[in-house]
Amino acid sequence: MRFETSTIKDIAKALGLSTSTVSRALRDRYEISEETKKLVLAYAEKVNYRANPIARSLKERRSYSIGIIVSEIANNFFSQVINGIESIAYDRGYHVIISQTHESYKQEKLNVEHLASRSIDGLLIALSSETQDINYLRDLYAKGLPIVFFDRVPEDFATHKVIANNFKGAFDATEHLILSGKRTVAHLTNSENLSITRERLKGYQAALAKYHIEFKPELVKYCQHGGMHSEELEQAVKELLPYKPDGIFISSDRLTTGCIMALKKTNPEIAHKIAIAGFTNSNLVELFSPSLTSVKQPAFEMGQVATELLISMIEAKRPVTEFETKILDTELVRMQKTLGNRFL
Amino acid sequence: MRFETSTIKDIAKALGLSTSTVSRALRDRYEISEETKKLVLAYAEKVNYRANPIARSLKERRSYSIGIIVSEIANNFFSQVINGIESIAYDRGYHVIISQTHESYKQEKLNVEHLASRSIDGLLIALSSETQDINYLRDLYAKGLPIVFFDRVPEDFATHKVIANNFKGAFDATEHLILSGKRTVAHLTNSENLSITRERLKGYQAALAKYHIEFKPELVKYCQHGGMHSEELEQAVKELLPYKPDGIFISSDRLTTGCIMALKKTNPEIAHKIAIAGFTNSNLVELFSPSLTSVKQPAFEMGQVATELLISMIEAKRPVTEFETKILDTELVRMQKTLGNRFL
DNA sequence: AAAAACTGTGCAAACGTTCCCAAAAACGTT
DNA sequence: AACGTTTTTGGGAACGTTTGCACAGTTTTT
Repeated sequence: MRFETSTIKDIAKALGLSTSTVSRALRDRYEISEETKKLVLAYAEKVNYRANPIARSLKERRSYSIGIIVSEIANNFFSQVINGIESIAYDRGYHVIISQTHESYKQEKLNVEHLASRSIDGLLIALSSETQDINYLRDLYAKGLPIVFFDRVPEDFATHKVIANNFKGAFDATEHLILSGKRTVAHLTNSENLSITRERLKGYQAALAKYHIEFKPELVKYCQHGGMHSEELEQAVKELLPYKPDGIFISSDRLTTGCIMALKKTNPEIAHKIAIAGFTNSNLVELFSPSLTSVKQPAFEMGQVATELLISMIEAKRPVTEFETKILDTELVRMQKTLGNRFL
Repeated sequence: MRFETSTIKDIAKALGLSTSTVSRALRDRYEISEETKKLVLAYAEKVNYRANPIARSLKERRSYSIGIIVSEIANNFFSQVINGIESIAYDRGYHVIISQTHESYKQEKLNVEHLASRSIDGLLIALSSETQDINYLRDLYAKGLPIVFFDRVPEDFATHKVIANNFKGAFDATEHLILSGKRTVAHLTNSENLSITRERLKGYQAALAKYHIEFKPELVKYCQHGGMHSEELEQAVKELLPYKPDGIFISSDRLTTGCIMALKKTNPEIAHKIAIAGFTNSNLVELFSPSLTSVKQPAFEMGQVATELLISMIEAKRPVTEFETKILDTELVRMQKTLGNRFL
């Protein structure tokens, strides 16, 4: 069951021209006379000719598509980033191919290599929480595959990167908790492998320091799998509770919702006493509670910026050697106490 | 900036064989001696040979990729379906390309045609809420593109379809509201264009009938854009409130969360008096309220089943003429009253 | 011992493009 | 009228595969 479309050859034959002429006419090359162009274009329109992108890719050795690697699309932050990516990519004539790692290094490597073999022209990637070894990316990069990192970026990789101002976002969220009277502010966070984890930890520490609150390492809990497994979260929450935190600063979308669920499940009686401030791009959290404050990342914009940088690399005539790391501001969304949480 | 990989030709030259022999050895054809196979395989491994899928696609006139059209990936139902699709597709050697319509017909048509020109081998699609004219799909189907519909399916299109038991899901949810004492149960739903809208309406009506409650058309509100615009939802809620509903059955993920937000925003004082039961695959809703009951669709499974059907069509030697419509059961998840809603 | 069958390999065409190079047509200049 | 330019077109190779066919060498059959 194959379906057939008309090709350049068909048009050439029908019009008594050569394939080269037809090809050039379709691509609007200057060498072709207006007359012939019109003829070809009209006929192409008539038979509903669509260029075969596969053949074109083979010939030109590029696919006009860019690969995206995220941990999960079912994550508001990432799906917003993807929307930003698409908004730019499609305008510039690129197609996007999305792959999910589900926070697994193995899956990440597999997906990247799969994409690379599909001859993507460039790669946009946010590393998985498991990833430590990025040599496979270095290899591809060295072979000429343009790569732009976003959100979760490696430190020692000379290419463009786009991140949120994680330090400030974390600082603001933590400060907010402190200013609302919390003194024992715990920190629930992602794998230590991630750049965002390190940066947000620093912001948390800086806020504590500003208010002369001692930093206690035991109040920081890491989740290696970024909260993909609920046991992981429940365990973290369980270990945190003995210290009687009155506030928790949480460093990711998935962890924020996961933590609330874990609290609800394991310790419903004290859950409402703990104020939470966390990174999240979900607008649903507004529904949770008056004490949940969120740090929103400019996800859509991040996708746009990253894509523009990537396309500039792809289309550069000479190898790019000057790289930038764009840092975008986050926004702290405080919940209004007044609305209450039991509006239902 | 292009990057080079070794090809069959390179291997052939290095080993003093012909490209045909190398190709056959790599594909493990019977004609090739074990000895040569080993030789080729070893060398291919050594130079890290990756077959060029583009060339293969061109030659075989298929791309080993399937297109997916959903309204939004930032929707738990669809992202779970996609995970289901991927789980099967990758196993069977297919790649997936995801496109979003954002509930726009124009976008849907554009995306489908784009995918078709990228020579996808088959299409999995859930129609946008705006879609009424599916002739463009008929054309592609007639040209030989295998299509399987899921979730939002057209009535008069002879191909495989996979849907949830929307009637029963709606019936159960509505009955649940009635059994918990609600007598004025409104229905907030999607565009009338959609199959799910019609089926769920019937389930709602049947439940009312079972308990001898009169069906009132004014208690049913349609959202043409599936809740993509918040004004749309706020308007619907506003129109519903004068009838003083004590329960609302909501027919989709996005509408459920959107409705709660609209209630919170416009009428926080009465919001908590209204019980809600809705179709949603978000596990976050568990956090909302004790009175929110959800109908969960077997999204992951739906993706799997649809993909298996699609691949069977793609790989069929002769045109398929017998089609099935698989109906999967939904699950009603009642909230436990005990946990309360202000656990935070 | 010749014919038949089988094994393993190579040649070459094809998939639908793009593009280098050359050829033809049109035009202008002397 | 002969030549040089410019404009327009065509021939054909190439991109990296797969595969039908042919062919050589080996084995089996009669």
